[in-house]
Amino acid sequence: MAETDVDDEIAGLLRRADQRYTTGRQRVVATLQQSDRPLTMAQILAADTSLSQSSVYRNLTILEEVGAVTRIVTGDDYSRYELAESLAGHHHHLICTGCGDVADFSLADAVESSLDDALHKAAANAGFVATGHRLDLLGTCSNCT
Amino acid sequence: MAETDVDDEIAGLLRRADQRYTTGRQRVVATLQQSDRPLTMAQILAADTSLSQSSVYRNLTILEEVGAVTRIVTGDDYSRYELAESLAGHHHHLICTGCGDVADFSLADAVESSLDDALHKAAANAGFVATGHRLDLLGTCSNCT
DNA sequence: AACTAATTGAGATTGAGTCTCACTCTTATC
DNA sequence: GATAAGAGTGAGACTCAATCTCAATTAGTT
Repeated sequence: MAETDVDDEIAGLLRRADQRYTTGRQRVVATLQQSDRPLTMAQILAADTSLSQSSVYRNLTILEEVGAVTRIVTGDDYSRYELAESLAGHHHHLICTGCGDVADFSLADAVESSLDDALHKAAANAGFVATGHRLDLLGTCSNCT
Repeated sequence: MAETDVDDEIAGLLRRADQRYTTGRQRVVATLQQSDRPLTMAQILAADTSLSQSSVYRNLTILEEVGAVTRIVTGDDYSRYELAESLAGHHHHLICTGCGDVADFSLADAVESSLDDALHKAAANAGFVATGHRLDLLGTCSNCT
């Protein structure tokens, strides 16, 4: 999705929730958009020093509520944030157990859809209403080998 | 795996790491073993009131280091702990986005192995050495519907 | 039994994330 | 284009899961 389309889409998501697309929120979105991987709070603040921590946390929460941003919790000490799948496309995460870094990757459509089938069956079995899945590959990145 | 076998296995894992299988550690393991789902610290302490928080945290860390226990971070406020896959078998988690509860489930072997193939290829592409994967199904449990 | 080292537990500490509140910026109204 | 009403901001206080400290206890060794 082109950068301006993402912006329009997010503007709409916010408007529908009676929220404004303020400069601060645009800057957070732009920072996430310019990255090829999920970012920690420290990384967002470092990438745009005009932002203040409490506002970024607040705005990320709002952006998550309206479906524009996803929070990723990997198990190291920091949450990470990225644009939601509806904007960035469905993908998964490579998580380095050495340094905690996270990179994106995708699976072949065939694998993805057979997985989806299997998951829906499993969910139904357990009396769950499935809304999505989360697949992470754990390993060691080239820096940490 | 039978309960006593798991105990023996864990005793061996600890011994190899020059750690003792103390009564406190045995009680933590027993508590995890008696549950059909990962437990939070609060749940562990409630299930066995003879345990003290700081020791349980410390022992879970050691048990995780020797490969007997896995820590699960779902995104709600609490970490959860369960026996490692080598002891409890490979499985996945149903995570309720309403109440945060976590249940276990398994996939058909065929799905699991085609997934494994695809993941190893994706890892190689990214210069990652894959050590495992983590697949969670997100949804709403029957209590929260 | 005495010695040595590992483990325990109660409480102190840490720090990512949340909350507060006075101030600033938007938007709407006249 | 002033003014009022409400939304958003930012600096710092606060929360609480998780970690650390250290004196007391327990287990292994000679």
